[in-house]
Amino acid sequence: MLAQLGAHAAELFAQRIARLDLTPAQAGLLRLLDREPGRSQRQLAEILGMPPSRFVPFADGLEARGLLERRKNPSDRRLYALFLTEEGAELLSRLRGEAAAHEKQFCAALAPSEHQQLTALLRRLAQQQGLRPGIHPGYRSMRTSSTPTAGRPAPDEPRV
Amino acid sequence: MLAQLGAHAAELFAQRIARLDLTPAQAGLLRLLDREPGRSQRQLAEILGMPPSRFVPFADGLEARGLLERRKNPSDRRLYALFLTEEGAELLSRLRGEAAAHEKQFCAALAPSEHQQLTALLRRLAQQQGLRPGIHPGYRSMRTSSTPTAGRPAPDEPRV
DNA sequence: TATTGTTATACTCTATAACTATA
DNA sequence: TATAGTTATAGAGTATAACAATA
Repeated sequence: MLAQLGAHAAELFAQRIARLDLTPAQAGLLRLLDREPGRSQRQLAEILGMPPSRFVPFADGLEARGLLERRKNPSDRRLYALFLTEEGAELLSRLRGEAAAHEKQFCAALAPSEHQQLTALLRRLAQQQGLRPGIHPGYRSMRTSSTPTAGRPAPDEPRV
Repeated sequence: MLAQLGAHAAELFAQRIARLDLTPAQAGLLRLLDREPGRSQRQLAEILGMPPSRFVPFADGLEARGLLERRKNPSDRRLYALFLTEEGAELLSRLRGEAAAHEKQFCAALAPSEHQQLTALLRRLAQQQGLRPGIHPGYRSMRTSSTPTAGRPAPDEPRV
């Protein structure tokens, strides 16, 4: 049930941030760049659990939109250091607003005290499982572009 | 966090049932056949949210292993009715044992009363979200064969 | 020689759409 | 003509491995 709910919450969140033209993976990278600015692409790719060859076009898309910036490291010119641009930081702030709204809506059935209870229980589980506070679900196989792959079959398919 | 934990739980569960040579999607179909025996392939595919063309080889694999059975409907010979075989029912029972063990291990950090609390809260959320008690995370894009796609990079990649 | 970023290739997987049999 | 099951094909997406530049 936890897995089912988690997948459902992730799906709703993906729909919500699609209005910002972002995928969950892109949102994760923005957050990561905010927490750990100046990392190399290699490091970021490893943190996200994706091969470097996939990270390159992934970052390309966000760079082309002016959300992140590649700066050459002068002491080791093989390395790029990645940073959020001002525009990227702005989008991240809007993203956080959406995340808060998402959580509020998703937990609307719970009283505030229950919401706190749930959060505390989940946090304990996450700690025991050794999960980092950052978000690392399954970035190894997550959509890195928001292109709907041409005619998609409507977001709300009959599922019974 | 819920999404992250859910994905993690699903991953651990997938590793666990890989010992039974089952993927989460296959496990879901076995459970579904147990709850709703005799449905047509079309119906099952729709319930799982996958296109019929994908369902066919998906069911083929389980049929070849003798876990499910296709029976022709005599009144409408276009239709198949799918049932668990005895062997399939046996495997499902072992699967349920694994699921229980998985939940126990995953929630080991919680006292029994907390475990109950968590379950109750999640159930409330699931009801409000209109999720069916059956398991429907994201079968539309889930591994339907347990072939590891040749050399996989080790199940526990560095993820930081 | 080792490492970073990048590109190319080969491969897997998927959905769309055709096809056959039955209604 | 419409529907169930099946198969074929074309396209997207991925990882592996090669590559150039720098250390």
